[in-house]
Amino acid sequence: MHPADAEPIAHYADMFAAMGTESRLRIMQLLLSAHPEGLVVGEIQAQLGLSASNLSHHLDKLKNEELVAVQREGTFLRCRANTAALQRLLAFLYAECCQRSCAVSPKSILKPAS
Amino acid sequence: MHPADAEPIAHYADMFAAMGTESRLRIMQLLLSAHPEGLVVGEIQAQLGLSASNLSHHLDKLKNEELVAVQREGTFLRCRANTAALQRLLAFLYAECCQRSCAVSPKSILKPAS
DNA sequence: TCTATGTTTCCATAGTAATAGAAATACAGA
DNA sequence: TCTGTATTTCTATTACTATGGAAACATAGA
Repeated sequence: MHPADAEPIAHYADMFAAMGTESRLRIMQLLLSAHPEGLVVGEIQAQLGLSASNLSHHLDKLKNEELVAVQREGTFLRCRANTAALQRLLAFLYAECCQRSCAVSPKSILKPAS
Repeated sequence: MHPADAEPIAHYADMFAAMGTESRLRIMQLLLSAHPEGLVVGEIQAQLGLSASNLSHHLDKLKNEELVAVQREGTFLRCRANTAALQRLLAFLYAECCQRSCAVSPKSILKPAS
């Protein structure tokens, strides 16, 4: 779907959209906390209390944007945050805010917001 | 709508959602490039080729999430990127990826992605 | 006050997203 | 092969989002 995107800005927008829901942002947060082991689908479901099918759709979206990678482990499916994609997204945002313009000072992002 | 949000994760999700569209991400990019002067609505419209009403709706969403601030200048409305909000968002993402977990190395976001 | 210009609001529509119950599929173990 | 558990896919529903034309509103200037 996004094979070496010729128009990357749309791809970044899709990544933001993928994290633009409380459920999915919590999934990412959970997977980052559990990184690099990750969590199996059932563990995520237990933590967040989503229905199985709803969670499956959310994971689908995150997989499509390559924010989450999934690997089978017997009858379980283990999910991990894709750190390379997150790094690209963070680098994009950093570049836009701190490099292209000097709108945000690099040091300020190290602090837990004022 | 977001008065000192008691449950901040939902607020961050809303901010990501606000940037989760190519049109709106381009608007932010444009405003960051023009920072701190910003641009008036008509200039944004000319650059992006959106219909006036569509642009107005997008700006509304960005204003709601406090990513854009608007100020009247005669018959024009000048829009600026809200750097404080962007800083908070970037800090949140940085904290999740580089501090809470060590999923992404801080240095790697300085580079234009591999 | 009238006019011109910039911008929003109203209205409508097509498309997409979030949600969930039930059925189907995948795998492990007996 | 049968059974149980994990997860997805199917089907459906409700809600939201992106979009734009037309009308309304705001401001400046004549």
